[in-house]
Amino acid sequence: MGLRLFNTLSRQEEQFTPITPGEVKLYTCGPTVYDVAHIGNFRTFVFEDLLRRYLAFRGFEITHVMNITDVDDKTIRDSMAEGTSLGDFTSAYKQAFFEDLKTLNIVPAHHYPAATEYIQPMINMIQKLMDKGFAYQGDEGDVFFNIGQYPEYGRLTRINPDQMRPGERVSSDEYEKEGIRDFALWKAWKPEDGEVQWSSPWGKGRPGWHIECSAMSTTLLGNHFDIHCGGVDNMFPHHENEIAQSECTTGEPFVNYWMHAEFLLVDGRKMSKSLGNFYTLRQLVTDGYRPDAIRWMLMTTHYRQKLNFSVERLDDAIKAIERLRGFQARLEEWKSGTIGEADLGARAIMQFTEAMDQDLNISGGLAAVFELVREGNRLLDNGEMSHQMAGGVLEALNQINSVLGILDMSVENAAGLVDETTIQDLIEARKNARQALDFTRADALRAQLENLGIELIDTPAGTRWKRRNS
RNA sequence: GGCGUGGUGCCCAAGUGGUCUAAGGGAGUGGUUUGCAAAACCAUCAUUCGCCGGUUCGAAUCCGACCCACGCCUCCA
Repeated sequence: MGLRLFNTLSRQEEQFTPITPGEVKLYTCGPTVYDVAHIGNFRTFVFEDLLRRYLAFRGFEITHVMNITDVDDKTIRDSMAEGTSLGDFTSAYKQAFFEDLKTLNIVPAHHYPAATEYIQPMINMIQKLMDKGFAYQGDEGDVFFNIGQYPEYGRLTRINPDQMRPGERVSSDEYEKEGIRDFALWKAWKPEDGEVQWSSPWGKGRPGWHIECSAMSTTLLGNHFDIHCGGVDNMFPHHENEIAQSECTTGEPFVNYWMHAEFLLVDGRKMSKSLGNFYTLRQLVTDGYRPDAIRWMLMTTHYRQKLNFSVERLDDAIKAIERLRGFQARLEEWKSGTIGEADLGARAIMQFTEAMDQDLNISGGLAAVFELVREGNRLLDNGEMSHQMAGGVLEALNQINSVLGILDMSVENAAGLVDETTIQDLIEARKNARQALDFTRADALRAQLENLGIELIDTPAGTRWKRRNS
């Protein structure tokens, strides 16, 4: 069968066939660094991470590019309001973004091109579009793409430009456009842009938003590449415009597979500052929620399904994760040096793959994992698992985790950690008390650890401990 | 006005014509195990898939109407 992915272009699942066998060129739309990214942004980035990891699991060689939009209306507006330079302003948020990616255990892209570093390729592209007659300069200096010259416009979103209702808001540049849906490739400098400007054949100014993704993706991945991802809200107009610009510039097909992550909702509604249902990753972590639980929650609802976020659901996530961790710990204790055969593990991997091959059916994939957990625990309980087999099952579990990226995450909160020596000392004291059958003292020590946020699990092999779920 | 998505047990969530009297996780209930506990295991937990009608030998899955919720058409992931 092989991997099948839902392609927005065809609106159906398709067999995934890369342009170059065994290699995948992947482009994912990144953040605009004018603020700290919110949990909805990370829904998309976590989906892209799952895709990236699964492609790797399936043996593909991947080149992954994620752009950083560090010049646009908002970054200019807010940096000016703060009185800082655009560069200083955006680099702070850029850094915060990378920290957040790390918190969520997202595998870094191979390239993070920033828009301001690709001005020249963008200008080259716009020049080509001018030369070919796909673009024109308006009376006020802005350069626009003329969608009337591109009959295929609307192919991705199946929108007929003639039927579109123009937005309520009419910006000043509407007057110089030839077509209402034409979009800006280059924006002429205005006083409110301050010092932000680059010179171009069309006068000083800055690039439009859409052109950056076209220029950066084709520069780093080639004119024609495999997969382009983003949030559903980027389908129109952003991705539609990217296709138009890119294909008109290069004369080649742009992207084979378009994949879009659905929205994250909060209380059934789109997250917005005005509704007060706005979450950022760092705030949640500061409030004591575990990053692995947040990743789990963002990841385990299928990416084309709207996801209703709530902090209550994070508790469910922790339970599920702890079940996996508990199983992993048992296997670690029981395994021997040599890894034996493990049909159980092989079967789980097969079922996991079978599910994930169907457009990343994560629910099906997890069902396979939990079936492995139940069966494995049963064998361990009944003493029917050999040490070698435990090693094999553990190996399979870890392989699956290379896709999930959960079990290798830290579960510790930033706040008030008790150091391990103290914990070990108390556990040792309790062990001695138990051996002396002094259960009163043993229970007192358990309670003491409990107060420190430590839970104990007695096993035949000794006492395991873990920090209490936050 | 145009385009689009979803409604499955108490909660989350797969499944898109027969193997579904519906996977998996959480919660609940009963039991095994345990010094106690936790974890783990076993059993139980939707004759039913928003509502109505139709197609079919057969539908959660296809078609039509309706109800409800949500999104895009504004440089929002």
